[in-house]
Amino acid sequence: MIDYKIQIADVICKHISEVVSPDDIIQAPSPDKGDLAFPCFRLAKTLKKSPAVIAAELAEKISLELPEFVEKVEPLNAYLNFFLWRDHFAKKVTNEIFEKGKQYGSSNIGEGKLVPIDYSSPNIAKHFHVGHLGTTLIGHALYNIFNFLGYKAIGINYLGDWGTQFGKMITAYKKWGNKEEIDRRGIDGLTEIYVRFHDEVERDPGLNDEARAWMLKMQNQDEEALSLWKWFVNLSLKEYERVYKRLGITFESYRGESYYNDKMDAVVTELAEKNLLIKSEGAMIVDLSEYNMPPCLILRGDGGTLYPTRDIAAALDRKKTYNFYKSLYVTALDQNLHFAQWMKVVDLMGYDWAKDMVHIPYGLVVFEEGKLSTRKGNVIKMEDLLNEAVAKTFDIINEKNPELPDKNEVAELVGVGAVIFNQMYNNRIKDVMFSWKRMLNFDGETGPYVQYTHARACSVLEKGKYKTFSPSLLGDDYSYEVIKALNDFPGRVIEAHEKYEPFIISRCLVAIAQAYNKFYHNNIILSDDLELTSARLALTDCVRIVIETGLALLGIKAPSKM
RNA sequence: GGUUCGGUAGCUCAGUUGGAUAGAGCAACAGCCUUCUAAGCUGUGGGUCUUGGGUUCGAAUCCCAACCGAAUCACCA
Repeated sequence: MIDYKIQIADVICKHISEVVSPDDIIQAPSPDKGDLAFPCFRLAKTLKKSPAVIAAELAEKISLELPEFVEKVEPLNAYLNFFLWRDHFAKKVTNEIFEKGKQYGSSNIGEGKLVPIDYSSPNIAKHFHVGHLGTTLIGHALYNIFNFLGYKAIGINYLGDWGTQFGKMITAYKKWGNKEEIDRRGIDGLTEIYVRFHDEVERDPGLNDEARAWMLKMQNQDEEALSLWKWFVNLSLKEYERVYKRLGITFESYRGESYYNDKMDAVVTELAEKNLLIKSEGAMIVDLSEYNMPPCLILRGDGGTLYPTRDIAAALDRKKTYNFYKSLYVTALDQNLHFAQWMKVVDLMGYDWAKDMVHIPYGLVVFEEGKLSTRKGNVIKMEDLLNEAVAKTFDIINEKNPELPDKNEVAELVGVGAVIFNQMYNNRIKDVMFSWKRMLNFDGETGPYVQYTHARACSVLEKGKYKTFSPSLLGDDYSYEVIKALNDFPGRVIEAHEKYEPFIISRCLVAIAQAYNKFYHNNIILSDDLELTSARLALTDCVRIVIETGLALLGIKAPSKM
């Protein structure tokens, strides 16, 4: 649409002294007012005429030299309404879709630019639960979107694989653990002894000393401590990998917190050399009062390092490894201050690329009962959530389409797709109240609705064949709405990447599905009229292609039957 | 208290960067399957866009103030 706006703006410019930019051309609010419009209010002052008069005069002047894609221009009050030639538009859009196929909407604007994206990052020895939905799914969608636009995205899973909880875990294991049982039960087994540790430590505070001792051993490369730690990590990764596989997610890097363990001294030294480090209340900090922020803690009173120290080390490492164009961090909104602080410190260290690091916050998953806590054991595991969604889908298939082949595979794709779509249906910043009812509702603006539309399109395409078609037969209102929705897609992909908002693509797909379902309901596709059938099949094919492409960007598969 | 984020229909949310009559979905009610997949389509009801100022031809959108809610603010990550 932007190329249309440019040409229309040019034509208007020829007849007035004012500059009219493509941004001044707006979308018409309803079909009876055409497709594009130009409001003339702004010109009233300089031309000293009423906007309505300007609109009328302009309409007359430019009606003789309209671009080829415009059928007519009509003044209405202060607006200049442009009506596009529907067949011209239909031809343009369908041509582009068939030419680019599943690459429709892609581009090379990011060519040669590396963009590491930090997402998912679960804490070892804890379940992968619904709290990880946001970072994992949004991060992965951004990863897909950036790659689609020519960037080289790099998925980084910054595992929480180091810290005091491992001292506790080892202590608990040595006291109450059983190797075979934990091997068998995985994170469930680990969680159990971890919870027990927290129970028992209230009666026996000495346990904390033991935990600290084990942590110290880990830091000193003690063989037993490290092998237990490694065991915990591998056990945890097994569960994570199962989830990632179902979600279709892979990472280029698993450099977790432990990787930076021996790289933090250098950061502390550098901060000291650059005179940024000061001692305060026993700890070493970087003062940020000048920037209206609390100080950034670098070293604890006992010399231990902290989260910001590690993040700075990781940032330096990523710049060195990837020489990134941008570096994205998809983490919860409640970490805003933390990211603002340590990124400011990197800036103060004199690295001008600090501005290229972007924190991408998202709202929390909240429950009626309150916050999640691994320790209290009131988490909803990702695997349970996915299983529940798949089971529900399976029931629906049995009810609606019992003869469907590969029911299990389809239920998996649709159930998982529902969860993914649900997470990315709204603006990231909103908190999401977790509700089984909403999560498992497959009617209306949901993943299954979009997938269903795709399956419908596939089904029609299986029954009817076409070779060539005439776009001029797609001039009816229902077809035209579909064409407009399809035309919107490439711009929405760009917008999603600019705003780091995958939901923009979700909404666009829903709009396409709605338009197509109306088209489907009101137009008979397969008829005796071969010309018309071909045109409608071609449009159906376009819808199939774009939905499949869009869902893929979100990380959702589109089955051809469901 | 400071900072950040939010406040639009009963609920969950969009609102194209300031344009025409503020839109969807869910829930409720009423219709549509001997037609290509009814996970669909159609209709009805539902609004002081938190409040009050300001900016201007024009504000849900921009500015200021207030109110309400969430998160965060020194050795956790």
